[in-house]
Amino acid sequence: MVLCVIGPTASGKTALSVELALKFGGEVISCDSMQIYRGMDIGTAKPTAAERKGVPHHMIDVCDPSEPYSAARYAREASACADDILKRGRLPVITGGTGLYLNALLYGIHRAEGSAGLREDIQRRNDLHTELSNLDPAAAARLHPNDKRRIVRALEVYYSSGRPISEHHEESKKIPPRWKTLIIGIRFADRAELYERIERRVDRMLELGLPEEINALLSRVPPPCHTALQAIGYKELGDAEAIKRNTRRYAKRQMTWFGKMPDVQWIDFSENILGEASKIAEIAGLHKL
RNA sequence: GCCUCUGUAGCUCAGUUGGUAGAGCAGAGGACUGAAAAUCCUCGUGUCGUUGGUUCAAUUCCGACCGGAGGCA
Repeated sequence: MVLCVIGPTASGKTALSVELALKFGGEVISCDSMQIYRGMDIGTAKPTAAERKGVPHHMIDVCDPSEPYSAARYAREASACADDILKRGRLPVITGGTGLYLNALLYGIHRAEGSAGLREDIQRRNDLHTELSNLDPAAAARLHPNDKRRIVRALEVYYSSGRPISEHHEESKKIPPRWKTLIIGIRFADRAELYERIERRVDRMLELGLPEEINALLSRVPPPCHTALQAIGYKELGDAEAIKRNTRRYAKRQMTWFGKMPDVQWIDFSENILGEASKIAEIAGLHKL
């Protein structure tokens, strides 16, 4: 059995995960596409040593900001972590913020390597949607003509694997879930409350030295836009209002994604989410230490 | 006190040669299978400052009044 805590950014899932890990003998696996990167601590709200309370954390600081990362690589590495934790008789507690990564980890993802060179080549062409319609009508039908990112990806997969991406997707749907999973979701009855938490958190980040962290990052990673530099909190270059706005929108997208996940045990945010979450965990068969 | 400009969606402003109005931003909803904190899609009724007048019809023209900005005294 694997435990998973999901919720929008600033919902308190990190703290809840640590408490649940302490209670049920677990270790935390971060599922966050930006906490992956070393040197991005304040802006990604990585838990500090004190906040981790001695609980081992995995999948944080595993990649340099100059390197690319991917959902598939995440699924590979994080599932190895989870298996190892289980082998040692402990409970993996996955803290989910990045929906795509979480799906990849829990339900599997297709295997179709891309190639950066090929991608650049494709990006330079025109009428990509038409091109895809001819090669992979099923994929083209699902993608909006303006969604260049996904169209390029689909073409890239087609040319490098010799098969349409829609076939890869069909196959990956048949992959059985890796583990029996209990998913606990934090939601907000009052959206304004979440937004207030976001505001406060961004203000705190700026006080803690986010601008200095950004400068250090930029001087170390030259900006031919790497994934890491797309992170909210960094790309706005210290504009507090912009950071807050982007974070709110991000939180909304997370809520949309998580909202359609199946089998989530939802709890409303309150002072007592730990109590409620623990109750749910025990009912599901987990045992306190 | 006088003169000029101005008052239209939460904000910044278009516009209607008189037939009750539309962009950007903000906001809301959704999609998402190897870049995902990314990328993409959809959504605009508001006493057109208030009040009289002209008119079949006024947010649009005219007057008064009330806000705001600037200028002259």
